[in-house]
Formats: sequence, C-alpha cells, structure tokens
Amino acid sequence: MRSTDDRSTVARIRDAAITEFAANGVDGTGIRTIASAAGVSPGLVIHHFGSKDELRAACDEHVAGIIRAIKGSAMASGGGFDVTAAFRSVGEIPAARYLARTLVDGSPHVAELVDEIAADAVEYVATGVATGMIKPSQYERERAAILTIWSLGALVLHEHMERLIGVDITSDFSADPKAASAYTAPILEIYGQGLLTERAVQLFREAFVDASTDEEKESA
Amino acid sequence: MRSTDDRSTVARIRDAAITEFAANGVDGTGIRTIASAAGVSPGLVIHHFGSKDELRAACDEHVAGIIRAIKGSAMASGGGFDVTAAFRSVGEIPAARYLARTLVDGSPHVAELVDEIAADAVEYVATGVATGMIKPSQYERERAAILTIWSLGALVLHEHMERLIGVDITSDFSADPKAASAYTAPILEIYGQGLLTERAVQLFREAFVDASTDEEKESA
DNA sequence: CATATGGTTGAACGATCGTTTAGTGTTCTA
DNA sequence: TAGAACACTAAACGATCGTTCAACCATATG
Repeated sequence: MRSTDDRSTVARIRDAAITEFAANGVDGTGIRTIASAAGVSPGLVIHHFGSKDELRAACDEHVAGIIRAIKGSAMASGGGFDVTAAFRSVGEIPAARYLARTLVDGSPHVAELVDEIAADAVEYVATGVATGMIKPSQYERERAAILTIWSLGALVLHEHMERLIGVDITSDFSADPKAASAYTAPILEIYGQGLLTERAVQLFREAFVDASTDEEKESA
Repeated sequence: MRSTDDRSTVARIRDAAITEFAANGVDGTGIRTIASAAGVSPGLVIHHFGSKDELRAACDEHVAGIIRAIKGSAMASGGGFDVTAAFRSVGEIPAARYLARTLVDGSPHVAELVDEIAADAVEYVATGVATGMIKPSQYERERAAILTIWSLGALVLHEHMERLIGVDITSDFSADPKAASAYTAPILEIYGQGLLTERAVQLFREAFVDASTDEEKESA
C-alpha cells in the first residue's frame, strides 16, 4: 500500500502522534488528525493503542527511550547538562519538540524523565568538577537541578528564543552554525566569567541568602 | 446575591478563567467549568466576552497589565530580570501560574509580552553594567534574552523545580525563606563565580564559537 | 478448500464542547 | 408609570471529540 515507508503501522501512528502532539499539544490534537497524518483510519489508532491516553503514554515512553539512549553519548560529546544539544547531535527533532510540549502538561512519565535527567546532571557536573572543568559548588545538587531546569526551560520556550535571538534550539545547528553562536556564545560567557560583579554578589548575598540561613555565614 | 465578593461579575469570570486556564490549560478548560467556578451560567460568560477566544484574550491582557504594572517596581526592588521574583513581591500568584501555562501555547499577546520583558531586561542589565553591578558582555542583547528565557523557563517548569529542590517559585517565598534559598543561593553562586573553569571555557570556545565565527577571534 | 486470525475500514454512538436563543427578572430612564 | 436596556438563566443546537461496532480483506493454517 504505502510506498516508501518501511516502518510498521504501529510505529507510523506513534510517530505521527508525537509530531502532532508536539505541534498542537495533546488536548489540541484529535485522533482523526493523527490517523490521517499516519494514513490510517481513526478506528485503527484505537485498535492498536486502546485509547488516546494509552497512545500518549506510548509516545511518552518512546521519546523517553530515545532520550535515555541519547544521554550516554551526550556526556561524551561535550553537550553535558544541555539536553537540547543532545537532541540536535542525534537529529531527534520531533522528540525534542514533543518533550518541549509535554514538560508542562505534567504526565508522570515526563516527571520521571526529568528526575533522571537531573540525576545525570549531578553526575556529569561531579565529573566536571573532578576533572577541573567545572568550579565546585556549595550546593552541588541544587546547582545541577537549576542548570537542568534552565536547559529544559530554554527548550520549552524555543519559539520565544527564536523570536528573540533568531536561534531555534529544536533545529539542527549545523544548518546555520553562525546563527547558533548567538545562543551558545553568551551562555559560554555567562558560565565562564559569571554575570555579577563581586560587589553585586555581596549585596545580593546579604539581602537573600544570609537573611534566611544564618549558620552558613562562617562556612563560606 | 453573592455574599463577600465585591468584584464585578465580569471581573469574577475573568479571574476564574485565569485560575482555571492556569490549572488545566486553555484547551483543558471548558466554559462550563469557568462559569461554575465564577458562580454564573455558561451563557453569561459568552454574553460578556463574546467567545472563548475573546475571553482568553481578555485574560492575556489582564495579566499583561499586571505584569506591566509590576515591572517598574520590580526593577527597584532588586528582582531585576527575574520576572518570578516580581510576581512574588506583589503576590500575583494566579497571574504567574497563568503566564507559566500560556507561554507555551503561543498566543500573540504572550509573545508580545515576552518581547517587552526581554527589552526591559536589556535595559536593566545595561544600568547594572553602568553602575558596576553586572559585568559587561560582548553580546548584551543576546545575554539579556537568555537571562529572560532562563527566568521564564524556570517559571514554566515550576512543578519540576519544586519536585527537584523543593521550592515552588510560583508561591510566596516569605512563607518559607529558608527553603527558598535552595533556589536563590545556587543561582547567586553561578552568577557570581561562574560555572566553568578557564580551561573549560577555552576548550568550549574553540569547539563552538570559533568554529562558526572567525572574525571575532582578534576582537577578544 | 475451508477456516481462523489479525490488520483495516467506514459508519455510527454518546458525551462534551462552544455557542445560540428565548425568555425572566431587574434597573435605569423618560 | 411605561418602556427600554441590561444582567442573567435554562435549554437546546450543531460540531467535534473519543470510542465502539460490524463488516471486509488479506494471509496463514488445518
């Protein structure tokens, strides 16, 4: 029937669902839309997956599997805690866009996945500290979590980011590496030299940190 | 009729819509849900706002108005480019949660608002550089945009952030300031001392920035 | 050849959605 | 005080949603 598509029908439906869910959200996408995108009837979608919820769960698990497969190699490739870099390096753009959408809807699968990514970030940062690439922190776990959130947050807000600086981090950077530096260069600058002057740090520390935690004054 | 609610019916419907949209998303919230939350009939919602789209637009403009009203005072209060701090300082939690949800759905109003916030961040950072609080950058506009995205991204992913480090940035920090430092302290650390060592910066710069932009080698 | 099995379809069902309509009070106004 | 204007409700409409069902066709098995 279908000419140049060696994927199984189930896989074709699942991939179509991932793309449509990513583009219009889970609630904004009907079974009929997914079915026609996959070139099948709406009934067949239910027949293979049972229900829309189970289809969504299957999508969750599939992109989770992709991410887990990527994560290991991403560590080596230098991407580090930047999940988006991992996506681009493997070319799994639909999975990235799907994750960007579903991160806000709050499915248990995605929460679990975020926890894994954050745990990996802790590990990655720790080896970075050990090899002298990353400065040590008083709050290793929290810092890794925040770096993870920043990375994922940029992924979620990729449309705004593209509008602001012209870089879509869900696209392949190798297509236009010069434009991509508008994203990577300032981040490298912040992570390198920091953002605040010493005077500002002292002022902020007095205002926020010391005001709430007293016992950490001496340990600094 | 309604005992202790001096708000007008229109305002009550609008506020109920903001809360419900924030909790379950625009697509996930029906007119009937909003109506019963506001204590009115579904027909009245349409009668006052014309359609669900126009109701959503009214919610957009209302929270946009709140944010614009906050922004000025936020600059002075030290929050700076961290929009979430501005929300907390004024106690507009529903507006914060609404923004967190709608940032991903991509309405024109929200995009416009993000552009304004980013423009304000450029301005704020510029005065910070002028007063010696913030280090200057080669990429002022892009850096301000990224700081804005990080801040908004953390807002969008506040549920994950809470699960990871136990701080809900859409809640009032003054309720538990000690817990809040799990969020503010590591950020202050990153913004103060940076994240990467000089060796790592050089390695990354060679790999990413210089590989794409050649003419900026000498200007550094 | 007969028959079972599984992929697949098209039509339909009930629920829910946004919206419309007719109608009921209530309030302001001439 | 008559009447227009307004806030508001209950009911229903058409569309769309997720889902079900009966039937079809292919292939494999006896």
